[in-house]
Amino acid sequence: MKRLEQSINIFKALGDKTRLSIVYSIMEEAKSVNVIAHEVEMTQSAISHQLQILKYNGIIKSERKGKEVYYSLDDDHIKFIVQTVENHASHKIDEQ
Amino acid sequence: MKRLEQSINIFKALGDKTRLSIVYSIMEEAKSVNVIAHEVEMTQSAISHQLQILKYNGIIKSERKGKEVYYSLDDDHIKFIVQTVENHASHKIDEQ
DNA sequence: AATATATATGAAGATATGTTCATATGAATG
DNA sequence: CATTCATATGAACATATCTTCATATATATT
Repeated sequence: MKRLEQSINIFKALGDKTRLSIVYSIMEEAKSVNVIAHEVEMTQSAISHQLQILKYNGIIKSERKGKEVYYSLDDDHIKFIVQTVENHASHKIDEQ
Repeated sequence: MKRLEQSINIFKALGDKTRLSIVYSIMEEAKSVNVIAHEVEMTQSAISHQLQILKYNGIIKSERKGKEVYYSLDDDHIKFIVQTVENHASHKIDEQ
């Protein structure tokens, strides 16, 4: 896969309300699917579908612990990317 | 608009092949619509539509010079964001 | 082994998004 | 002021995306 396409996939993966909310939810600590679903206020199924997309695109990773599967950010780059965009968003809002 | 939504809009705006190609095309210098369309190899109409989306979301700005309209990045944050994601994409590719 | 709990997944429907086509608008020039 | 060049825009179509619903899979417990 080309780097442009890889970048597009990262932007696309984070450019959705449910998925970006998931990322914020697990930014500091790994959480199980049901916990995420409760925090983000979406159904378990919807969250699970979006978790697969995030995982497939290298944004998050998963680890099973007994009955539960814990999801967390794939690495700290993701956190940095999200925070960088958030900073820019803040600037734009403050300009108004 | 909330900051989460503003962030989503930035990610969404950059998560498209045509739009991210446009951003790369005008990363170093402002360019007219036709020049961009030629470089990105898309029709003038398609490019113009996507330029409006990028502008509406605060990614780029425009300046008319005679008959032509020149587009450039809104500010250096955008370049930094794109490069940060590109770096992460590179890491992921190199891991494989 | 049967049951309960947690998560994943396929299909379908609804909505969003991107491109094309035709045409409109705006600016320069003869 | 009519024409040309550059850009913008609306409508329509095709495709992509997201959620829901039903159900499958996986693990733990009794």
